[in-house]
Amino acid sequence: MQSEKEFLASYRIDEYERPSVTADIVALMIRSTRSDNYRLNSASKLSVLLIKRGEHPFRDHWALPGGFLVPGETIEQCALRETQEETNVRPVSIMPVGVFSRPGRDPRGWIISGAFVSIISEESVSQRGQDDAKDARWFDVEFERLEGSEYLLRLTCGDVTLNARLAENEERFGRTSFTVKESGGLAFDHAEIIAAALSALRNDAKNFDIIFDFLPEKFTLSQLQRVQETIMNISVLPANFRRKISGFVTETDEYTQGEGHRPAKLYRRK
Amino acid sequence: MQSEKEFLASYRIDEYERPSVTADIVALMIRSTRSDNYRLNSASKLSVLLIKRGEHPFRDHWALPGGFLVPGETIEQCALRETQEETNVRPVSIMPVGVFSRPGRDPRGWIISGAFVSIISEESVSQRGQDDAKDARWFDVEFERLEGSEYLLRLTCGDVTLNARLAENEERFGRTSFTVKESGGLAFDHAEIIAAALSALRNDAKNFDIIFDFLPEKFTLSQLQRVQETIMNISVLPANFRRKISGFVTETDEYTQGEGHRPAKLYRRK
DNA sequence: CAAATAGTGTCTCTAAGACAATATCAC
DNA sequence: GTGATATTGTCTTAGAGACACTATTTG
Repeated sequence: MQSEKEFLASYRIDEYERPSVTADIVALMIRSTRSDNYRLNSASKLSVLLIKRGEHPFRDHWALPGGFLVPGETIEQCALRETQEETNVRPVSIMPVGVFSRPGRDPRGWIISGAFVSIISEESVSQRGQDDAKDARWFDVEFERLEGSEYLLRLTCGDVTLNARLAENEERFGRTSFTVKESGGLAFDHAEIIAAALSALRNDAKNFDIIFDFLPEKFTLSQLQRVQETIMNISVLPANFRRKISGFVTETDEYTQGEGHRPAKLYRRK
Repeated sequence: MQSEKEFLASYRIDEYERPSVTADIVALMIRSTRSDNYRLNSASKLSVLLIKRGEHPFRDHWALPGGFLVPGETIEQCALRETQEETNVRPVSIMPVGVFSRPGRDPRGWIISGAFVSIISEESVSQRGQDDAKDARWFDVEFERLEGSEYLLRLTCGDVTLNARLAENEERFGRTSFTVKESGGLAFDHAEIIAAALSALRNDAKNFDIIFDFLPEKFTLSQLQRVQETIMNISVLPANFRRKISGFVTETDEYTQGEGHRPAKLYRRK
């Protein structure tokens, strides 16, 4: 009878064919867009980081940042590493979206991807700036339901607009999965991944699970409300938002200044 | 300049080292345990399917069913296939739990696992019966929080009891991740996977997302209530449960019979 | 009839949404 | 003062939990 040591010594893992494994990152940020009216609070837009591919396949198409899992790291570490390489920022939090493994999703061969949402605060991006050598751009995100069970994902950056159309597959466990009808110029199945990520994000924003991670440590309740509204694509009355969020935050002694209207107290996550 | 075709022809995917990928299955069933009192409704217990390993590593330890991802299938298909191979039952639904990729989790080498919960109705198992050649057994599940942030996972089958202790890592996005303190005789990191699966299950049972899948097509509201209570380890008043669930079910014309008490109307999932 | 579950009605309390009213700043 | 946001309070309504009560079956 074989001992465990002998077994492992003779075990040949290469008997089975193996896939390559990547982590793909849906790096999201909420950008404020200042208006010309000094009194108005800045509006917000959800942005996603895309990279223009310089290589085949999908050369010159836009793709999510990501990279191969290497030995000795977890897939979460890989996602963090890739995010950091692309943005120079260590994200506040990363959230798993799912495993994408449909055969043929990558023309290079058998490649499956673990997808993550990386949430990045605008503050940190402007501090660190990103490596401009790469053709990486933040795209404004619009994601809305059309007639039937179709969705439109529109990504805009300057004069570049990517219009992807997706069909909703099923909604279970609070997550929705999609099928790409038209990629709109996005590489691989990345439209599908982004749609799944946004759907997961909306689901978790309901319980304030992630909205804090888009903001710096101290924030006003209006900022927080705007983050939630931007993600969920809804609007709520400030009075009611305050009450709902009150259990999740603690006051500080500090206030905003010079906003052209009544100063707001800064809060911290509880 | 290379064309895409040329690029793909010369692309060599084996340049990078690749992990083996498995799907591990937390197959769950709710078993009714009839009592001696003919009047009493049967109680329920949550059970998980474990397999006694006949091979190194972890020979004679209990492990989750699972197997290697093969080319041409998605990881969900792999999970379905493995469940069916082990139980003879095609599960009503499978729910992703997460990717487990900690280096060293498998002594055979670099193996990462996508874990799924497969929900199986007792009815289907008793109909099809499972292949008894394999040493596969359904273990009763107890999972409870102890002092501090420690959890006890106790799996029982006849006179075999596996006691695993885990520490809660973090609770985010409605899911909790765990670290194994004591495996209690479970192979690999499977105690961690089972704990994560149960935590995910409890989270989704809140919105009645999965409780139907444990039952046959037609069921009484008491059965449904017992399923939720078994999963969540709570108890609610029948009157209130009925009201909460009323929007999710539709009546049939049928009733139970011969239960030693008032017959119950059968319902269907809406 | 007794034991057990099935099913209904009602009270209270909490939380969410709508909305009115007041507070405070920069200009 | 004006225009904007910040902040508080109150009314109404929907839903959850507690509990009392009725209905229906089998042995």
